[in-house]
Amino acid sequence: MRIATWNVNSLKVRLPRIEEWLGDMQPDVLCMQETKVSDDAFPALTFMSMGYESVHHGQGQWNGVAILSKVGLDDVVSNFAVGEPDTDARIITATCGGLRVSSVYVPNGRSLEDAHYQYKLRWMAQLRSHVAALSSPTDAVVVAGDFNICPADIDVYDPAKFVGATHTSEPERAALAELLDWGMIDLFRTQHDDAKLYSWWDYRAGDFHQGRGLRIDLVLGTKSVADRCTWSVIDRNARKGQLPSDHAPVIVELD
DNA sequence: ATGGTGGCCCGGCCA
Repeated sequence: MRIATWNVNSLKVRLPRIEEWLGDMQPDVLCMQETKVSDDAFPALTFMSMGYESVHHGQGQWNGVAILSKVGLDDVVSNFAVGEPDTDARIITATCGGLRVSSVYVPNGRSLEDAHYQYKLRWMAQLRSHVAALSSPTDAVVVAGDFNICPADIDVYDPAKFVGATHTSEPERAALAELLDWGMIDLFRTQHDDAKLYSWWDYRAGDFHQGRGLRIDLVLGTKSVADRCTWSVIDRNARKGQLPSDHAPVIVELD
């Protein structure tokens, strides 16, 4: 089974690229983030014509998450399963091919002093509660999406530039570690111990072509999932060419 | 170099 996650940064603008990419890569499951469309405007028929069932949790011009699947799409949970619902559309969960899959768009945080940063930390805690409420560490669980957190300095093109900034701060990494401690494993990193490879590059200042990126898009899996994982890639080709998203898809293959 | 680009939808906000 092939599972992918991709922050598409506007489904409206990106749909031609997404269709092309789905045809090329043929993932069984695709988690998307930042669709930036309402549920009414979600192009479910386009995906259906390509063999995918789909579910979407959107709010219009900002945020929005979706799951596409060729291997079943059941027991859908929009938003958090426990606690206060998020007013932003940032998480949707479904069972696909025996996996409990969540597509997540973690808040950016903006800056360490911003209220949005505290929202990000609370959001990560609620994500752990959500996963723990719906599943156990011995289940086959996948949490995939844009975490807006670099797990370690190896995931940052220049860690010195991010001292005092979001995405690399200790509290953010601790919040991610809480989720890993519950029983999740960073599948790309288990396949590539020391690779300096990134999934996001700022549109500005030629960052992509200069190699100034971050690895913030993650596919996390419980141990039974990690044991099935045979390879993982970040498809940086999808960041090239006409009208690319600022994120590249991350793909994992499971036996 | 505190800039730059690209999405929202048409004036700034968000990333």
